[in-house]
Order: sequence, then structure tokens, then C-alpha cells
Amino acid sequence: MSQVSITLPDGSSRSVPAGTPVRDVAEGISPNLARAALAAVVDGRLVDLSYPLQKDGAVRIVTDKSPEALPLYRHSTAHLLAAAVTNLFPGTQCGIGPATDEGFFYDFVVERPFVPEDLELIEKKMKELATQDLPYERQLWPREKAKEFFAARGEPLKVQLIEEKTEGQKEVSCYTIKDPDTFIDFCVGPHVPSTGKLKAFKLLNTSNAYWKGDARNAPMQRIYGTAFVSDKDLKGYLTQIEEAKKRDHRKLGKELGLFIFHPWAPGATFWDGKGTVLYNTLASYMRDVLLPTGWIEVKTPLVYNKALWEMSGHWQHYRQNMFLIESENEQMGMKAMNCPGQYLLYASRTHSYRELPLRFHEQTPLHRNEASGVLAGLTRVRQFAQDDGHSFLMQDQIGDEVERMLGLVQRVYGDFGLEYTAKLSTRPPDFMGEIATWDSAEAQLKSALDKSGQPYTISEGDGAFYGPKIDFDITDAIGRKWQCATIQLDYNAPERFDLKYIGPDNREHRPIVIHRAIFGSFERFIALLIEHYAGAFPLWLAPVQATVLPIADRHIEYAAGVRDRLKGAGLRADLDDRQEKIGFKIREAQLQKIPYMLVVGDREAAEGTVSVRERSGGDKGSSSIDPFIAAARDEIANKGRVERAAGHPAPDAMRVTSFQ
RNA sequence: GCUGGCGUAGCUCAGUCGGUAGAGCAGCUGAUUUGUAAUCAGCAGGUCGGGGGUUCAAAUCCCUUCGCCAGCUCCA
Repeated sequence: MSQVSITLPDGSSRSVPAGTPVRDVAEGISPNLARAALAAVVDGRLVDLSYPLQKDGAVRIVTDKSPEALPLYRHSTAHLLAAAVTNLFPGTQCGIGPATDEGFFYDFVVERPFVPEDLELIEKKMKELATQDLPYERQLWPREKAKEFFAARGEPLKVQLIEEKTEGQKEVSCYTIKDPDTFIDFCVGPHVPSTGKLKAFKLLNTSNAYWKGDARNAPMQRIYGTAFVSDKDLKGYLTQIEEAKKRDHRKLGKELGLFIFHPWAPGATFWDGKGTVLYNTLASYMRDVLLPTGWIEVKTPLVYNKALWEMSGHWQHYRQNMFLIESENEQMGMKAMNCPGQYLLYASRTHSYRELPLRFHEQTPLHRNEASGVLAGLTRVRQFAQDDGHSFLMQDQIGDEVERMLGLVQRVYGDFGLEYTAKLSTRPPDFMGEIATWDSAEAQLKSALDKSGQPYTISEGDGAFYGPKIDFDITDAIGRKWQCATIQLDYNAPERFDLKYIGPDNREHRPIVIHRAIFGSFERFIALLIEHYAGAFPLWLAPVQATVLPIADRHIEYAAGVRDRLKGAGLRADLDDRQEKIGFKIREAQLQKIPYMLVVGDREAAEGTVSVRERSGGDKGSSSIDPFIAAARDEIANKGRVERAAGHPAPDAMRVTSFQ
């Protein structure tokens, strides 16, 4: 028998008979490694331990310390789930069951939807199968035979998958778990060697899903779960989820008195006093960022005649998401986007090429009649306002303009210390316009991204039909990604609205539009900020920046004077003049996450000082009032950024609402 | 919109087998005048999300509707 030469990660090599399974290689290295082995990487490919080595190459054994371990565990646990389900619910059809970033899921076609009690049963069965340490066995079936097998078993979805995924192949790969029913699944693998390796998993929830994610297809039942290499990791994950729930913006919004919702206005926010301060501070901040950089703030109507929506195409494509109104037999629609209104404004006069890029920005409210099931706190609402801008420009200005926009995004997100990811989406199959124009636009977007130093991924074919775009996502407390900032090129709208500018040649030309938002929507951005800061806003954003806490009634007069001086200096200050002990007032102020508590008693009243308590730092000792005000204003100007507070002045003094 | 779950006082939650509803906090009143995370006492507060049904009797069982939550589909 011929020999093959394999190289191990430590650089050593050894020779084994051709056809030797990698399991034996692990065995040959050490019995401990063999016990810990889950799979192997052979020439960069993840394979089963049973994989027979046929040619020379590099071999690395995967154990639970390897980066490949987690997805492997999760995928194998998904199979274990399917085995348990088909065991408990005979006749169940299996769909797909991949590993995800957080765990895994498996989709099934079942007689009746799963209920929570089913999950307990299923998880128990999974544990039972895991205890039996049943091997995952890889089998190569002739393609036609596999199709016949699954067809006979009443699994048409599997037959469909085999047809689509293995076209031209003679053999297809299947995996069995020899449970009482012998669970067989069509799957490329690889898998852990046996169910006994799976020790830390938990089923989390169920939901409905559609075959291939298409709502026109058969509804299926999805079971979500997660798996980790150790019980400790699993517990850690579950605690982390619990912790994250504490910073959920819906919970904090209620506790901090920021906003409420009411059943009579689903998806529309009632901003309470404190929330309104936060909202206005952000709106004002955005103006301060934009107005010096050439953006012109405008306000366009909220309700338009149907004619506008026909021209924009919304009537044809978006009507089911619009709130419609009737007025004197005319059909009107509330705006779901600002663009069409701004186009009318642009088109209302002639523009010279010398004006371009012309930049409109507005913060007026939008209404989208979203399906009830998609509403979610502030992150998905029916009424919201975007920091919505449109830049009208010439083709060769795209690169510079996008670069400036990227600079704005980086600066703004930097001011909040937010983590985000960027994604460039390119020409989709159903694009409009010329390929050459698209290529030029995409090249300019890429070049701008590269120049900005912004890391990004490319999503080929994911652009809008009217132009390529760059999207920015922020992750919420429970790990969901939300699109916030966006930069979208649009070649379609200027055509539809017959937008023009007069070029140097004294002729009419068609401008290009770039849609851009930095926050995305105020509502969603605030939701993510609340979770980002866990409700403890930096001083410049805190709805109440300082609260004065008199020790006894006789100090109220002095305390009120302190509060008034703070207010006079533009600080958002409160006074707690209730007849309560100081510990009680402090506790409440802490729970309200107020940055500064100013305790005043006999000593302070006599000396004209305040005793400063910091939200995070505790008692800071006494201070005269003016120095406290000066320090607070400094902290506000610096947006609470420690690195700047420590000696580096802010590059530009930002104004804050209360100072205006 | 789809599937599942949930909806009890302002908030957080109990409420067993169907027998007409309870706690803590908040609120109000009074006492207390307080030094860095909860002073004490009393009082008041409910169409058990809405509507319909079963029953001698419904927070509890059934139907329906609205809202919320998770996910799916869509999207800032």
C-alpha cells in the first residue's frame, strides 16, 4: 500500500498508509489528543475524523480549543436537535439546520406548531441521545439513490436540496445518528465524532419561518438553540443575555422617564420631558455638525397629493406602507421619505453647476405604516424622523462628496464612542442605467472608503436598483444589528423628477442625488445610545445634569439658589426638596443616573459651596459653585471624552442646546 | 402580515381545582429635620387589555379583537 506524507502544525512530518483516517493520526500523536479530537483541518479544509488521507498535505487536529470548534459543535447540535424532533414527532419533515453567530437553528414542517413544553421534551431527548454517545457516521450515497430514499421517507425538501446543491455530482454526503429511528440527514458536514461530545447546549425559542426564507413558500417551525464547548461558556452566555436585558432601551426608557407608547398610537413615541431633552440635544448637535459643512436645513411638507407619490414611484411600490388621507376628494399620502419633497424644492428654481454639490438636510417626521409584527420599541416605529440629507451633484464629484460624508459618520460615531460596521452594496441584477456609470460610481465609493481608512465588507449585488450604497450597522444590547447611517447613490430619482442644473456649456444636465443619513433615525439612534450607555448618559446628553440635594428643610432656600445659578449658566439642574433623608435622595438620583449630585447642608450654606457627588465616582468633596459650573461646562464641551478632558482641547467648541 | 408566548393597581409581580383580587415600591396624609444608595405610621388606589360566550359562579375555560414580546418576511 502506498504511503502519504503529512505535515503537522509543529512542522514535523510523518508517513502513514494511504487511506488512514485522521483519527488514527491523532491517536498516533497522543491518546489525549485522540480523546480531545473533534475534527481535522486537512490542507485548509475542515473534515471529519473519519476522513481518509489520500495524498500528502498539512493536517491539524481540531479540539475544543480550536477556532473551528464552536461552529462545529453548533452544527452537530442542530443535527442532534433534528434527531430528537423526528424521534418524538414521527412524520416531521426536516428543512435546514445551520450554525449561526450565536448558536444554531433547525427548520421543520410539523403537524402543529411547537409550544414551550415541546422544547423541554425535545431538549430532554437530546440530552438522552448525547448520553448514549452515538456516532455521527458519514455515508456517501449514489445521488439518485439518496433522492429516492428521502422521497420514500416523505422528505421532499431534502430531495429538493439534493437536486439544487449537488448538480453534476455522482455521490452525495449524508450523516446518520443511530438513534432508535436512525436519523439520516443530507449534509456536507463535518461533524463531531459522536453525540457524547455535545455537553453544553440549550434550546432557546421557537418561531415560524418560511422554506428558503420566502413568505410565499410553505410555513415551517424553527427551533433556535445555542451550544458551547463547555458548560461554563454556556452559562456565561446566558448570564450575558440576562445582563443585556437590563440595558434594553424599552426598560430603561420607562425607568428613566424618557418615553412611553400607547395602544392607541402603536409605533409612535410619546417623548416625555427628559426624552425630549435628549432628542432635542441630538437634533441640535446634528445641526452643529452639518451647518458649518455646507448643509442647508430645510423643512418640507408631511402630506402630499397622490400625484407626487406616482411620480416618485411610491404609489406603485410602497403604497401599502403609507398612511393615506383624503381631502376634498383628492387622495393624499403622508410622507414615508423626505426625498420627493426635497426634489420639488430643488426643482423650484434653476441651479448652476457652480452651486453643486447642493446639500439639503431635514429632520421633519416621517410615517411608515409598518406591519404590526415588526414594531420593536424605538428601533422600529411607524413615526420617526431621520437626519435626512440629499446632496445634488455631478458624476465626478461623487468621490469627494462621499469622502466628506464618511468623515461625518466617523466623526459623529466617534463622539458617541459607538462601534459599527460598514458595508458596500454593489450593482444588483435588476439595476437601472448604464453599466459604465455604475462601475464609475462603485469605483468612487470604494476609493472614498479606502481613503477614509474605514474598514468595510462588500455585498455584491445588494445595491438598490437605483444605485450602489454604503450602510452602517450598530448592534443593540441583545445582539441584533440595526442599520443606522447610510449613503446611497441615486440615478433614478433625478430622471423621474426631471432635475437639472446648467453646466459650464450653458446647457441643461442631469444631477446625481446622494441620499445620506448619519444617525439614520433619531428614534433608532436614541434606542442604541440608551443601550450603549446603559442609560448613564455622558453629561452633555444627560436630561438632568445635576440635582441639588438639601440635607434638611432649612437648606432648601440655599439649594434653590444653587439650582438657579446652575440653570442660569445653562446647566440642566433639578432640586430635590422633599422631606427625605439624604441617603434616600442620593439613592433616587443614582437610580435616575444623574451625573452630579450636589449635597448642601449647614456647612455648604455657610461657605457658599456644594458637596459634589459623582454618579460613578462617589463623594468628590466640596467645591465652590463657579468652579463646579466651569468644570461641568468644560465636560459638556468635550462630550465627556476623558482623553480630551485630560489636556487636549476639543478641536471645535460644540454648542449644546442649553447654551444657545 | 405570519407562528408562538404574554397582558392583574402608576411600576414590578403573587393569585392553587372556576367560588366576586393581594404584596412591595410609587402616590396621598401625618409624624420625623435627617450628611452620601431605601425613616415610620395611616389612607387611597382595580371594568383583572376590550368585546362576546360557557357556567349557579370566570382574572381563571372557550371565541374574537387590540396591544406587547421573540423570531420569520420586510426595513431607518
